[in-house]
Amino acid sequence: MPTSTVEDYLKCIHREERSNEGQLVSTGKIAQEMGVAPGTVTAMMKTLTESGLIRYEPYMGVRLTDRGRTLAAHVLRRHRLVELFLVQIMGMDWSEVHDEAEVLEHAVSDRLIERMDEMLGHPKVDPHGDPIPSATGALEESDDPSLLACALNRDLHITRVTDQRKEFLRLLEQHKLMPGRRAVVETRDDLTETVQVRPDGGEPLRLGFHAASRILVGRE
Amino acid sequence: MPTSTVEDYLKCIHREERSNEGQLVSTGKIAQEMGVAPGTVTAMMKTLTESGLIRYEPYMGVRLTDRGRTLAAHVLRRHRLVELFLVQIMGMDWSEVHDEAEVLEHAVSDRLIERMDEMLGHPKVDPHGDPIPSATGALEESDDPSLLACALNRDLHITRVTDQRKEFLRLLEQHKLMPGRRAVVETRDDLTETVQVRPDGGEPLRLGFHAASRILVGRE
DNA sequence: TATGTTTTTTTGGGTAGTCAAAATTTCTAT
DNA sequence: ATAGAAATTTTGACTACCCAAAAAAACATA
Repeated sequence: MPTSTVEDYLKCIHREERSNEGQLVSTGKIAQEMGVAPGTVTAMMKTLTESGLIRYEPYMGVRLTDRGRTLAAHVLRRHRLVELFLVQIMGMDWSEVHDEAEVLEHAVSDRLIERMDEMLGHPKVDPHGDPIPSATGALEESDDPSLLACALNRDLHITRVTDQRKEFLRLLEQHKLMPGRRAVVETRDDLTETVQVRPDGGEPLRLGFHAASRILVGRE
Repeated sequence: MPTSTVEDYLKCIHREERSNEGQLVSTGKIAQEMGVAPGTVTAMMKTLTESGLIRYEPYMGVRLTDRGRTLAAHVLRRHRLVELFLVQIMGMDWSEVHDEAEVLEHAVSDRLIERMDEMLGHPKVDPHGDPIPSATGALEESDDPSLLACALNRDLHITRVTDQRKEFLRLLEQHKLMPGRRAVVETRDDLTETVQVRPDGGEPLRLGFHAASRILVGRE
């Protein structure tokens, strides 16, 4: 049985692999993301390799094996179902559930997680719009454009926010800029590197390019 | 911040202290209850002493300090609220929630636990009738008699079952012998060391003295 | 009270995860 | 093409657990 530390490393590699288009993930990047020393990662990569969860080329980086990817997807499933459960059933705020789920994802049993899934009506996405992997570990990522990449002055609906910082999420909530809501990008300024967003029913907001790229939208 | 291992040791000492009428708890007993080697306990007792959670007399035994007792009570509160939550809100069976709570008690945040408490209407006891300590750590144990110690042929109501073995709990459920239900003890036989119990609406059942002593009742 | 049994503590050793700093490899630029 | 910078791995050491077995203390009984 994998430890919760192992599960965290797998989640991290999984995430970086995605934001990398399948390139190898460097140990340095993992160290940075996990907040540990580089040497710690090298050691861990060896044990993950021995467990058959990753493929590791020294000095090059790592990639998940099928087993590693499936395991990561299961952790992600637990994380995201817990997040949705906390918002939907427990009435918690979408800005506070990430940290809670970060711990609970290692503690809830399969029985309990499937009970939650049932109770929530087998949901497809969590409160941030992140897709929930199936019980078998299948995960379908959408390739929605972000507020940075979409057309101007079109009616958009927000599908996903890929940033878990509490303060950022609270700000978005205040501006009614959350998954399920609608908005229009009015301007994109390459000099100041900002976009001007007008949420449906919320105060307009100016976002830096990087922040804007973390809010994904689907056209109709 | 105490580790979950430390929390488990404190819970154990707390429990043994109670079943001991405040005597010192021996390291051997702790080893047996925790399922670890005796030397492991001795080592842990030293670190608990250094953290100010217990008082430790070598070769004599240990007792909780006030801080240790408060911490143990908080863990117990988390455990029991989680158990009740799993039964009441998640619809799980009272025989399966103990193991789940054993893990979750170390993972749920204070915020979440207070949310559960609210949702459940500030309950006083968990599904097994065990009292739930207050948020401040106060714990009031009842001194109800057991099926072994109570009068014969009196109408009783079950208040508590102090045995967490799944199979035992399932058996009691089948016989409708759970907290909140009624029953009568018809005979107590000192030769076979059994009592004959007739639950209200359930099949009669013959229990060994030890098993009977774990089912507590309140007279009207 | 002396001996043998039981209980407890000590000792030496193991795993998982971590860090700091030294050593090594790879990358980058001129 | 090679020096210097950057990234990575290695090494030695630490904490929190755990065990087995030796040593010590406490207890029980003849």
